[in-house]
Amino acid sequence: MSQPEKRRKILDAAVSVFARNGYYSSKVSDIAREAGVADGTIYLYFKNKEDLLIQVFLDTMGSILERQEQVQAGMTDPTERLRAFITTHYDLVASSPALAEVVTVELRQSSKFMRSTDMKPFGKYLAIIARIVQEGQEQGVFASTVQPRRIARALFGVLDEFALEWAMAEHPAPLAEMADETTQIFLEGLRARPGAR
Amino acid sequence: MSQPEKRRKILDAAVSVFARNGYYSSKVSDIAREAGVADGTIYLYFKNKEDLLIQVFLDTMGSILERQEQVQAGMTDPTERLRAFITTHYDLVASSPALAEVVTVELRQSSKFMRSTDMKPFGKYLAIIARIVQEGQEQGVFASTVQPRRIARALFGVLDEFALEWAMAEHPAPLAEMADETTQIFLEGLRARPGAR
DNA sequence: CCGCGCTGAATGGTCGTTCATTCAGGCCCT
DNA sequence: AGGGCCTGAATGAACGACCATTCAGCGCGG
Repeated sequence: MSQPEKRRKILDAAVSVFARNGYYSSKVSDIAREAGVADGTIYLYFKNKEDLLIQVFLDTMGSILERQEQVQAGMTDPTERLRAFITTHYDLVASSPALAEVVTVELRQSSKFMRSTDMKPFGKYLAIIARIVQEGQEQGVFASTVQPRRIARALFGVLDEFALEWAMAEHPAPLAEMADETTQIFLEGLRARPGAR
Repeated sequence: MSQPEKRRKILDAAVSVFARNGYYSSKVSDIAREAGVADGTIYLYFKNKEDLLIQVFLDTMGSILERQEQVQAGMTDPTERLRAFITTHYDLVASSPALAEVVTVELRQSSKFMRSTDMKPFGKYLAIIARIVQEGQEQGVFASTVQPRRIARALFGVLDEFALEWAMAEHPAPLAEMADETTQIFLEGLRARPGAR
């Protein structure tokens, strides 16, 4: 087995074990067993247990960012771009629930980690949303009463909360429905508008 | 010192230590030192370390629920009630940042805990929001296109995310501003409306 | 038969939890 | 009122389980 392949196997095992037990209750030896390697092998590919968590995050954010940028590339209408961003986010969550749980739940733990430079990819994710909002405002399609950066945070909060609910619930509602309602809330708000569709 | 007083001291110390180091990195002996008691004393008041975390949560949610219900009691207009709920939430966060950090960050860790019956108070918190939305819909003030329960989750996600940002940032924006923007987003949404205020 | 990737048993340090011991204060008997 | 007895809250040193990390050696491909 080639080296990158082994690295992948370990990362995948880590995601699955972290999701099942939480980071602190996960034993390195469990990850090794699930990856089909010896305990020591993990230390040939990662500095230590925490590094493993960080690499999971960086690896995941990398491909998520790539995917979102790719989706956005072909689009211009801000409303459609926002909708697409939301749908893509939930698609990613659905395609790997364990990964979603690790990234949303486990990572939140350590403020040490939250402040570290490794959070940059997260900032980039927010920037994609903020950009959509800003362009929408410039085109007059979105109201300019709220800062794009703020909206980005708010939207992420909702995506994260719904993902968490979905990951935890026994019989979760379909994510497609959640995507629709998320979009609805952000575009239209709560207020009833006579004659609005 | 009377027993309830000592219990309080330990709970307060736990909040402060958990907020500083995270639950798993916190040592029982650190909490004991900060509370000014011996290690063993903690076990006279709490079953074990995890129980300490749970009691912090139950204790906190109890007073938060009480406060929100009290605020809601005197109000009828759904819009105002929503605004008041949001403002009160941020007031509570501001009044005890360490507590806010523990409840929003540390508790998320254990899905074992998230699923346990002790989460009921959290369900009650969501129910307060859902109720406001539902009554607003019945009065025709709010659109009926989204389920109240869903809105409640979404709003909580935003409150939580903003609280987290506020707790982590070096020079956080004033929470009053966040309260305004949160309200704005949920009531009006993003879409520009010619002639709307 | 070299050396590289890998192994997994051994190590050492870290706490959560226990419990034998202390002692302040309340109670009763004279 | 004095003083001896008792209680149980509080203490903190010691214990032992647990696990991340290491490293001496193994075996396989070239």
